[in-house]
Amino acid sequence: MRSISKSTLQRLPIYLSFLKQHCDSEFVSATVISKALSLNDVQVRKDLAAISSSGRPKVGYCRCTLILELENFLGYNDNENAVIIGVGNLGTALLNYEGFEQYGLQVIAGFDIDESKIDEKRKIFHISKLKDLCKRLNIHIGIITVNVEQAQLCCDELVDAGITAIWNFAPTHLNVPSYVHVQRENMAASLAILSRHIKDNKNN
Amino acid sequence: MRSISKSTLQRLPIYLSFLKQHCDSEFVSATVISKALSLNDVQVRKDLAAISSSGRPKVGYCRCTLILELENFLGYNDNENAVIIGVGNLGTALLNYEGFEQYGLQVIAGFDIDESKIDEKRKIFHISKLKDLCKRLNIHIGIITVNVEQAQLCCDELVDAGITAIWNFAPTHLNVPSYVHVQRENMAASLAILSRHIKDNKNN
DNA sequence: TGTTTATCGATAAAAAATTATTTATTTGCA
DNA sequence: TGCAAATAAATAATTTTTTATCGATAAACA
Repeated sequence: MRSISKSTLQRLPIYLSFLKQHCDSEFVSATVISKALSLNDVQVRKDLAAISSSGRPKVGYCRCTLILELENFLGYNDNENAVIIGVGNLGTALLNYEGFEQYGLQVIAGFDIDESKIDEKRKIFHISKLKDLCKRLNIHIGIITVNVEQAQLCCDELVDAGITAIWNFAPTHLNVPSYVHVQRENMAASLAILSRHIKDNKNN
Repeated sequence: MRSISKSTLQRLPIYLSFLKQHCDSEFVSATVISKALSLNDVQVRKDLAAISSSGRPKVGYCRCTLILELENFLGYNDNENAVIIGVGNLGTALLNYEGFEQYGLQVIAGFDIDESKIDEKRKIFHISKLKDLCKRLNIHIGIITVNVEQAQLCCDELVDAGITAIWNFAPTHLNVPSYVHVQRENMAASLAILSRHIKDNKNN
């Protein structure tokens, strides 16, 4: 069960959301899932084998059990706290967005350099308070929503504050110590893929 | 040059942002880029070969040329218009966010079912006006920021309105005709990877 | 009870992506 | 001019990921 591949890990939340939305049947087979999601059935089975052992021939997987196993594996049940650096447009949205809670992520504070943005009632603090708060509340996840120019600086602050996992919305590479994991939310890449599709459509 | 791989396509914006930030030298080699971004140098060279032919032995690539080639390839120079469905927290942020313009994406209108959210001055319209507007302005890209329950419905509306590329922020699978491309912004997956990293850290 | 069928799980094959190696080219310099 | 160094480009090897195949198992049903 050790070392699950990144591609598998990315598909697990998709399975989970499918299972939650299609609550009618008690048992679900990999075949059904794969068809609904336009994937290969062996792939689904393999992915699920990595986190579950409740599959039964001819029957499939017990939906409820599978949901629980997925949620546990994905950490939706053990709540993690996170902080955001950069309370601009995107940062504010993420700070107020309640959708992450269902994934076990609680964004508990935002930080910014800009004094005018600080509003402690709304949990927005000056960046000078970052380290103290992270240490005190034992926070491991930091979200970067500043611009490209400030991203590395903020990243260093986060690392200094004891953060070990960074969710980076700035379209840039970050240098971090090897024990820190950086997850790039690569919106530029998504856009690139989209616009490529449009272009290809036009040329064919 | 035909058929560039998805993984390559995802790395191109990273190269571009690196090149733009490090403007000092006239020429850049794949070796330099790979080291700065912690990638394999052959991989960088291969990726760049797909979109450029300006690499010269002993010299590298002309930075400016490469930037232009990347921008052109990624479509940053031909502006595309897009609409958003779902003007909640995230939708509003994206609607107001100006950062996408640099990627050639102009979000020109938001749509919602909720009458109370409609504010035509702020370019937020009722969903009933979607099709007309898309057809009139020849819009190809739609962004979905509604919740899971409504996502497929909105998706169908977009397809009906002539959209051929969908950027889906709802954590769910969408069924579309084969000519429509869906790009899932898989935040749940990112979170899964992050929280897995935290978990692994704790267990080791 | 035996047969059929759907499905899992394991193994094998194929395809794709990454990394290593070799070759050729260009520049700088003795 | 000739040699050394840096690097792109081509090719080969390796690894990873995806897809296909096959055997085993459990349920349904005659």
